[in-house]
Amino acid sequence: MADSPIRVTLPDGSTRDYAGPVTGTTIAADIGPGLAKAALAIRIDGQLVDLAAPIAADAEIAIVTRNDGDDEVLELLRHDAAHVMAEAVQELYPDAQVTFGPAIEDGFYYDFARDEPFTPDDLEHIEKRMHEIVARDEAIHREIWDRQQAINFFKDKGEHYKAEHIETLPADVDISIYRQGDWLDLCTGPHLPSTGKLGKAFKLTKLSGAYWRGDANNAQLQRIYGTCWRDKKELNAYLTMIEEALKRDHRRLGREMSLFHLQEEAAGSVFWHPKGWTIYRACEDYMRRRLEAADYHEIKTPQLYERVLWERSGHWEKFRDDMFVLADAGERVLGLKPMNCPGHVQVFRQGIKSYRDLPLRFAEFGSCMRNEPSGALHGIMRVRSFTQDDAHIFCTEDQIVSETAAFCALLTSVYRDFGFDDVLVKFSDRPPVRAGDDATWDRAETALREATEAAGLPYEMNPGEGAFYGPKLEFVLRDAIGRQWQCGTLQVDFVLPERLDAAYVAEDGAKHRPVMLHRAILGSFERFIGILIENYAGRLPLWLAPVQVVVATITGEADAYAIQVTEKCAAAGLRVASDLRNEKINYKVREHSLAKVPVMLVVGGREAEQGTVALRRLGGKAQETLAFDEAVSNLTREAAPPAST
RNA sequence: GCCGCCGUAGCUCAGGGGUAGAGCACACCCUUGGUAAGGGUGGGGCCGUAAGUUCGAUUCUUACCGGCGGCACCA
Repeated sequence: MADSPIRVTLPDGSTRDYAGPVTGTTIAADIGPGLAKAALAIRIDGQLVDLAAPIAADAEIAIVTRNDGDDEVLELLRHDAAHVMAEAVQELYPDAQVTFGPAIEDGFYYDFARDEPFTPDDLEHIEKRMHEIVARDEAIHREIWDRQQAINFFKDKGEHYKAEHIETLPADVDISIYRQGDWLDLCTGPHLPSTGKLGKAFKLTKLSGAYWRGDANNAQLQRIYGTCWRDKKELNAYLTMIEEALKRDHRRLGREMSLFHLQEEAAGSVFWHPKGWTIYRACEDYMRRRLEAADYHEIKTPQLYERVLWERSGHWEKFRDDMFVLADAGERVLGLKPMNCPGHVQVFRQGIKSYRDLPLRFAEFGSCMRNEPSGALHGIMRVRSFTQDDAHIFCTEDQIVSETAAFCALLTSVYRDFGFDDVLVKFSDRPPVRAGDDATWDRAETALREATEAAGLPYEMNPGEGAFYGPKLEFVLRDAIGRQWQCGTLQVDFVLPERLDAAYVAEDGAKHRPVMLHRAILGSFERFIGILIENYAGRLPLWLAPVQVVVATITGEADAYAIQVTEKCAAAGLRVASDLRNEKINYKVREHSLAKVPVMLVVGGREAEQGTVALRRLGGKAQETLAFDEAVSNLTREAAPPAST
């Protein structure tokens, strides 16, 4: 049977005809030796596959080279880097078993099973061997194996994880094996034509533990992370970016700007210093204003509750291990609150509530304690005692939609005031372990979905990630360097009002259960302030800056005048400090710049004489000379927090 | 919690079986200087905690505590 002719269409619209099945390798060679050399893979009807994959029918194709801008090329390179790393590891450490090794954002990793731990020195050896494997330019081939043959092969080799993996693959998938040199791995591909095409722009970055199949009950593997790019320039840009991110680390800035500290006797709790606490209060004051304007009622509920309450709410069963529990002098067992909702229900339950009271919104800057696992602690971002900008909205089922829409509007407006314009919403539906029956979950999920759509925010699904009592929305913001932070949340809860017996009298005169909406915008103040610090690299906007203005003198002659200016600023409500030290102005400018003070008012003999100030902005080169009254009133206006009028 | 690494002055870090060093910061003195480091002098450490090995431990071993990077967790 003769092959039927094949026509391929190139991205520029031109076509090429072949007598029979053909591969990207051939086509690239036909087009030119330069392309043949640069070709990494081929896109056939939009799908990225091996260059050597047969084209058996007419198709639109594109030969893919490393300079094609799209992310799939990077993914291809990174996945290959993972394979080259695995080959290097197994050459150097034959006792290491391979498991999984995917491309990830910015790089790749590979998980190995090996009794002996890898050391940082090992990374250097592995990286060196990787470069050798690239230099060997081993051809990479794809093979389809018989399933049982593959299982036996890997078992014989002592590669138990691979064998187990194949056994769990669906029966209808091809068992594709990629071979490079003497090494091979089970993989779906696609891959480069040879290891030489990987290039040199990769680097192994870190070593860590990881569980087999991501489950903490399974064996722990050793993961090696690396980064990989198209070329050295991109690699260096990435490494520079990492250094920059390190510089804006809130833990470092918190110390340098003396905002807060942490110490081991209080692991997981923050010691706020005056400057840090000023930021905190600015956030809290702002939130209080926003909540009041949105018809929330602020309350304060206890820290300690008896065990029975946690049993009734369901927290005892699910979160007891993560709670701080203590015994009082008698028989009672008390738990420090890990969340505020049971307390809010107690407030709701006082007196008889009518449908006319709904929606009733209780807000609390609630201090919570959770015994987070030691490995989870991270600066002030993940701590054991923290304060949520928490609120619970008690409403009817009919009110879910309007309350959700109002909340979404409030949240986006708050984020914008803090400088975050980019918000992503994730919709998390029922988790495998949950309270409440399926019919209730159906109702809650339907209501929330409707509400989300009504709010008009784009959202994506996050299946199985809901809270144990209800579905939730998670609000993710994007910071100045593109990182995503989940801060806000809105959770629909039909369960807790039932468990804690919250009720209102409806129009029909009968008692009904309210729905509870749990919601937070910032999440926790501690974490949110950490995010703010990193987002702004410490250079907070004027309204949040702990010290907004420093009045610095050039000579001692200006001291009296500087004090006058400082007092005027303070009287206008600005957070101001004066620097009358016997230091040169260069020194003062440098020091306050490093302290990230947004505005300096420099005064010398001239200014004192003329009643002016030289206003200098953080990071700015020029100064502006203004009458000091004018400077103060301008700054006062500029420093006003959003929504403060 | 798990794996790996780390813990020396306020900070960043060097050192190394015989009880320690640098830079910055700090204090004092000189300098009154016009927008990112003026000069000099000086003080400062139970080398994370506890046990073990040793004539002797900050250095080697072990355990614990804490930190860092991940993993797992995140109501």
